[in-house]
Amino acid sequence: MSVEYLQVAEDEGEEPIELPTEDDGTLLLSTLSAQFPGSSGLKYRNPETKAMRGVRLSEGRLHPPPEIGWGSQIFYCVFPKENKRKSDDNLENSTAKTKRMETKLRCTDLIVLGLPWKTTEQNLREYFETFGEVLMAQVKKDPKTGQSKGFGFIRFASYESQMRVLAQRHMIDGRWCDVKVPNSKVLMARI
DNA sequence: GTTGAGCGTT
Repeated sequence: MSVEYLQVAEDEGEEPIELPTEDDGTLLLSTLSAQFPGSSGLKYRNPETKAMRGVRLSEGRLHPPPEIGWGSQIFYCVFPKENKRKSDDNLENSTAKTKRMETKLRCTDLIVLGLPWKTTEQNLREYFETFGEVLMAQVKKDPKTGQSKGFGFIRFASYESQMRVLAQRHMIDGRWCDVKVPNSKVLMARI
């Protein structure tokens, strides 16, 4: 059997990368984020209306547009809003803003709620590495049985990754999980 | 071998 590919670029004008689809014709979100860390979906330009169209995402799988399929056209990554401000970031020079960044840019441990019982620390790390360098990943377990308690903690090297992760929900091993700043760190993080 | 809101033995 032959694997089908579709062309994906980070944005218009960028070099596309060919990504393999699954047997059912869908593209796994994990395949997408492996090449484009933090990407949360796909869009493409409708040749008729010139407008951008979103690609359907369901259960971690991106579905080809019903009318045209993946075809040979180029699809573009969609990022959670924070990420889309490349130009803004170059404009900051005020000391006030810099000062504020210093206090906000510190990474904290993040709690991951709702993990499947089967998810291991290895799985957790692999999932979140698509967002950036992971310094720590742990799954809380029963010390005697080793059974997962269904939640864990992660820590990123960069605050940018942390913000992207906090901005969306996460499909991990088939379950939607929430990432939050843990209560024990909330006071510290909000100062 | 089960469960599904929550808050981390070191």
